[in-house]
Amino acid sequence: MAEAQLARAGRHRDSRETQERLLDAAERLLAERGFAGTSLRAVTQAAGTSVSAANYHFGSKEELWRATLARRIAPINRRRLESLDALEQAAGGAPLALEAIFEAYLGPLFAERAARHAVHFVAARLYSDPPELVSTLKLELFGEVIRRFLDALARALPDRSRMELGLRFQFAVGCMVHVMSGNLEDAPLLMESVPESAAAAADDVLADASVLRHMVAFIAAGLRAPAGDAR
Amino acid sequence: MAEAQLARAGRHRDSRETQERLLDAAERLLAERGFAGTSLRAVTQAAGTSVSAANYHFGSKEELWRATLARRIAPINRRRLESLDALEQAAGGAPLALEAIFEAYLGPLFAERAARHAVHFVAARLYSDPPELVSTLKLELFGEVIRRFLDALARALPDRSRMELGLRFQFAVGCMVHVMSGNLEDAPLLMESVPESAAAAADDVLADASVLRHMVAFIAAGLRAPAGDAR
DNA sequence: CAAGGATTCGAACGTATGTTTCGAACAGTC
DNA sequence: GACTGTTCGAAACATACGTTCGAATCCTTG
Repeated sequence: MAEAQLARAGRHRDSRETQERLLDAAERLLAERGFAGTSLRAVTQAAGTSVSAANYHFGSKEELWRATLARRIAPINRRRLESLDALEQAAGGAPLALEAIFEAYLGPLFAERAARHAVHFVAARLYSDPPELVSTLKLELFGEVIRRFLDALARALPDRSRMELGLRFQFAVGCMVHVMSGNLEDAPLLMESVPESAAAAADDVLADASVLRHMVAFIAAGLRAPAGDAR
Repeated sequence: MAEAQLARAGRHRDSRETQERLLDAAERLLAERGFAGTSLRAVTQAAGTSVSAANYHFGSKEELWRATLARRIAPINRRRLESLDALEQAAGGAPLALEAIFEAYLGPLFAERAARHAVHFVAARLYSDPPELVSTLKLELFGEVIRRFLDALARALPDRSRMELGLRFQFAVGCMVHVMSGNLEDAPLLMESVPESAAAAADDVLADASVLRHMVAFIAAGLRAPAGDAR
């Protein structure tokens, strides 16, 4: 029981590697089928290990789910805050451009998407799996991020009420989640009416960079738009 | 087997009523927990009937799920198309305002939301439950709606490519789905920083009519925004 | 009233689930 | 080389699942 500088003493094969194989498999399967739709056995089988290994490392299916989400989302939110910090530093107190704010917010997530991690699918589950599973996790992971970005928005649009900004920010989150959930994949199916340039144009417009560019423009313009009175 | 003018011949209690109690219960539960997270027994218990009754009327859990979705979504999409027809009739070939197009698209759904039906939650499941369950249903229910509304958008914004419009339309769908999934309910939790006018302003901004107004403005402006070049 | 179909329930079937238990394989320390 | 603690596979457990079956109840039709 001597002072091991790393907290992994004896082990069978490699505890760390097993955990990550489990998290990888869980990430993929949870993304496709959600929490209730994914059995622990499916995960452990895909990870090439056993049910007891999963419960040994994570204690329960629910904790495995939480660990899967937190592993990917925490670094993304860290990068978001770093980008925002850098922007505010450079601006020296001046309000930021909406486009810059949302590039800081969306960029890290799109980077993961481009890296072909299933994180974006999984993150989308934050908004579709039962609340008792994810609501505390949501606040825990996103509380500071939302506060900081709302502050930045409030400085950029000083004439809007905080509640209004919060509402519109949720619209932006909706765009993001929807796209990250893979709903662009069947979009081409719905537009069979342009035969000539179909496939080429689709790949062009639906490339990661293009989607990000369009989304930033869409959201920024949407936030700037005046409320529009009831007719 | 004589010609009964209504197609309900012999029955135990009331076949139609049992079916609708089942659909009501399924709507509520599927909205909260999704397909995999909702057991047939939970549905039939909430409906005050038995598992076999459900399978008698719908054949399987999956068919019950589909019937639940179709019952509410089909009329909504009918109303959407009627509104669009009326607008185009009135315009007589001239392009429509983006705001009008999206009021036609979002209005019927918000009306259901105001009527406290869980349809919006359920509809959101179209985008979170496994594709093999819903993809054919999605095309079947939404194919014509998407085509017609994309046509209207193409006339309103003739300088945009069809694929670009399709992408941005998906952004709009994302806003809608996210809000309809109930994600505005925990929005106030994330904005604890305005103590004085908190509750009152929240109720005000988050009222159905207000959300619809903001969403229409947001989406219309987002669609109008130029793509923005990569920097 | 008898026959037959429609509708419902309770029970049973086989399978799959999350969790627990037991023990073996292994690494590190004396 | 025994002892200790970590890791994890095989099996068992109780429960829950979707589906099926048969009997019971009701209504309509002859």
